[in-house]
Amino acid sequence: MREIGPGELDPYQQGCPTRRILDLIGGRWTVLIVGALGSATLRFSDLLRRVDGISQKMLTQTLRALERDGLVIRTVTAEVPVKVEYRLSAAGLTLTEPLKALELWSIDHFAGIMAARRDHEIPDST
Amino acid sequence: MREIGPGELDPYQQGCPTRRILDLIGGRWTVLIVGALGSATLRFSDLLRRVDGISQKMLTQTLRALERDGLVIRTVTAEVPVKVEYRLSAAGLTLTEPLKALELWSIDHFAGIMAARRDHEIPDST
DNA sequence: CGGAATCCGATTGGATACTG
DNA sequence: CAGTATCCAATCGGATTCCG
Repeated sequence: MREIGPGELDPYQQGCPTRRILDLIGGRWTVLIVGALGSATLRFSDLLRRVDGISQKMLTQTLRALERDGLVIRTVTAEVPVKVEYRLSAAGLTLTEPLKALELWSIDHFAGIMAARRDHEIPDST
Repeated sequence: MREIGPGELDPYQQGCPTRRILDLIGGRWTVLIVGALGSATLRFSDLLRRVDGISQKMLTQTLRALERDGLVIRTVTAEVPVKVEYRLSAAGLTLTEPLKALELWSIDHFAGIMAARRDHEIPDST
């Protein structure tokens, strides 16, 4: 994939908004983390538990990216054991709507897709 | 990532519909291909041109996956140079709606995100 | 508690060459 | 035209260890 400069912005191809946002939420974890946060405020360890299967590395990495892009707000409270909380920003909160639509679609079409996948090729039915 | 059997379906964790669908449309190309197709019928070479930057390998691979899952229909016409056309199935067509919502969100928030990313750390302002 | 750092296997995906 | 096949570099991402 070509590198695209900061000021550059192709008409409607490589560097179009959709493409760049797709790179942002492209990871398997981003969407799940945003969904887990919703309108709640969660600690690092909470997220680690709620987003089942994520490693601490990926959680950190994804949260950092979301924070950098202004979708997640990180708050550190300097207590004895450090307390770090994450919540969606106003912008991040707006993202939950289209994602919710996608989630509903997934639930609606899950069975159909799995059926299509199963039927796609019955290895050998003589 | 653990493997999940066909009949298995965790309550709301690893194997939930959203998770599996995310794996499906997770690739950077799936969404773009579905968007390129829309309600149109396109040939392989058309798609190769419209989805800017995709390699022929990834186009084939992604189309195969979409076909397997019943979202895309592949039609072969045995002419002298073979003609292969792709279009969205009824199910595939329903996917364009939530994706469109996501696209609108991207356009709306693109500038803001890029700004946040830029401001996130001014390397050194003395 | 909330990470950072390192190691390293698995997967992704482009480039290229060949085929019916 | 519409692929298939192979090679290989880069990235992803889990496991583990260490730190303030």
